[in-house]
Amino acid sequence: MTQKDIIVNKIKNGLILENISDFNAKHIFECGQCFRWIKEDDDSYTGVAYNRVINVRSDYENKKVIISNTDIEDFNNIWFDYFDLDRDYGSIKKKLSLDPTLKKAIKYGEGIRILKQQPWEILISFIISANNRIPMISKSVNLLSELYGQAIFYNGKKYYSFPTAKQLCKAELKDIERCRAGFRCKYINKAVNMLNDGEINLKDIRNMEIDEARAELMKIPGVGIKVADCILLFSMQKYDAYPVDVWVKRVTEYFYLECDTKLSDIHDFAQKRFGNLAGFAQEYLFYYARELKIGKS
DNA sequence: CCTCAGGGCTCTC
DNA sequence: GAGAGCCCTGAG
Repeated sequence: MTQKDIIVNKIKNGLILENISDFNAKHIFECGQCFRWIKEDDDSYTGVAYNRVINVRSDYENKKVIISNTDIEDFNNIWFDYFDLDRDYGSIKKKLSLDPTLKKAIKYGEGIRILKQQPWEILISFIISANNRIPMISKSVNLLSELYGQAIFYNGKKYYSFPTAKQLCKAELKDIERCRAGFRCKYINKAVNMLNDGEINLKDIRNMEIDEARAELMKIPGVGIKVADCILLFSMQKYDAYPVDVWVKRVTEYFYLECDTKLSDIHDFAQKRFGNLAGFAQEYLFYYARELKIGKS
């Protein structure tokens, strides 16, 4: 199960991973793929995933990661996959670095890994993300969890699991509106009902080819091409997806194309240039563009 | 194909 | 204290 070169050792209330490459907590949790990880004063990150709360601290130079509030069993069953530890990011970065722009972007976000998150949570989170800001998205996702998820205690603090579709189907539209997601609440409500009615099955979608999967996801209200691509990339392992948000549009146009390029042309370009690594390229570019505010006049 | 409204909140003027 | 804009979608 565990990748050969990573050494896993037990410590008090957690694990220490040694000889681990391409893992930087800041890069992973702040590259826009997740909304439930909070930076602590000591630069570690605490987050909720798979009904658990863990704290993650990374030391990139010394190739070490400390995961607190977990054990070997959960590491093997959950976190190894969640952090995509079986993947050789070194070789991905090497291939993408042949492109000089990507080389710069990768230097900036060298410790990014694409988390394998749960499709249901990602679907709702990215419906909320439409025309919204990251702090607001986090706020709404946390409110939904507080209102309909389950409490989990860690270090004297209360956290909440992301509610299941069953837990959320008890909520009516006016209840969902309490998460302050505005006009997106009606989409969440509809999505919940479609899943509970079996009109949409995320497991089936995950097993489809990317184009069919995307078309299926876009049947859900509030899911357009960008949100669908985020769901495909962040929770369904479709690594050729290239979600184009304002930042990726800006950065792609700035380095490779001209202003006001059509969305379909940006997708075509990404497919040609990055192929089945498009999703990884997108993350490095997004992080780079947003941190340095590239392309923003 | 194009344009525009749309929660709520924050940043800018 | 108004106005723009936000990891965008859907209606026209």
